[in-house]
Amino acid sequence: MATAPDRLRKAVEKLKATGVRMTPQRHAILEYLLSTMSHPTADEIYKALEKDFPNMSVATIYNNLRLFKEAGLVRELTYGDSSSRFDANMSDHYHIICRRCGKITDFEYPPLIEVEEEAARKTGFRVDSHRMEVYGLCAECQ
Amino acid sequence: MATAPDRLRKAVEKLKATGVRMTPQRHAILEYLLSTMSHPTADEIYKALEKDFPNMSVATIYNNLRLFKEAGLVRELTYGDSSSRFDANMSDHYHIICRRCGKITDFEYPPLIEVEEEAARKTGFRVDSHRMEVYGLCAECQ
DNA sequence: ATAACTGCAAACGTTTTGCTACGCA
DNA sequence: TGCGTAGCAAAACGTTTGCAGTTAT
Repeated sequence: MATAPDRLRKAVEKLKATGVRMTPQRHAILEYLLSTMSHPTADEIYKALEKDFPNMSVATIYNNLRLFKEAGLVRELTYGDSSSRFDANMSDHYHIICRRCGKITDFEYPPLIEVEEEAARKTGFRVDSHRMEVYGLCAECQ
Repeated sequence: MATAPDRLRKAVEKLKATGVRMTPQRHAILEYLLSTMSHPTADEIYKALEKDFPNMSVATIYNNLRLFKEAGLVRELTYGDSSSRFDANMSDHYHIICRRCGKITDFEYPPLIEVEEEAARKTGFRVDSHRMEVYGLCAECQ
């Protein structure tokens, strides 16, 4: 398991390799995403970094999130609720979401390759990925 | 396999049992949802029914979709794209989505019960459901 | 008759865009 | 120094809401 600073350094390298520049704001957003397990929304990132960057605009958050997504550093999670969440944990894992408090918890499970294969067989698609989430009530909300 | 008019009749019954009234607009929206495999957005439903109901408002579409959802007649699909899609096929099935043209195709696969069980075991959640989609390129887009 | 519904327009929250000034490389 | 980027505000977008008039039961 790589340490947090280690993952940050690798992410910065990967970003720079795509030709983008490192700005303090960009660095802070990336660092925050890599440090948290909370799958924050754009607005939550905005609020979390407000004290360090009182002048940062939401547009900067969104611009950078798009950039990170394109670089393969974060995943966008679109659940039923109003806003997207962002996950910088790119390892194979799935999410379980509490219907009551909205908490998102990671859990490990072997990738569902056989579902992808069966879907490809039945539909004629060329499959590249899948997504799965489980819903329920977390321990506190039961 | 039930016929389309048959499913419509059953759906109307189920709705009426919840105490709502049947209006021509409501009936048309429901009929359209049950007749198509295309998982339409609210706006697509709006456009499809425009010729029959030139004065129908989008609010009516949204009101009814919420009602249908609460009655368990349709499912709301929230993928990454900007707007929700609605699926009146309530049988156990999963979706495969084309990254290029956005087409959504149903495919059957045994429900992933064991994933739910494992998630519950690992996280302490009480699980009630899950959601899964496969992504790729459809036969035409490859 | 009356409670539920439609249509309309305005409001809402999230995300995107156009632009100017700034600052990293 | 030059191009990419941040900040700002306005716009865009899908969706929800409040209300007045209409309609199914």
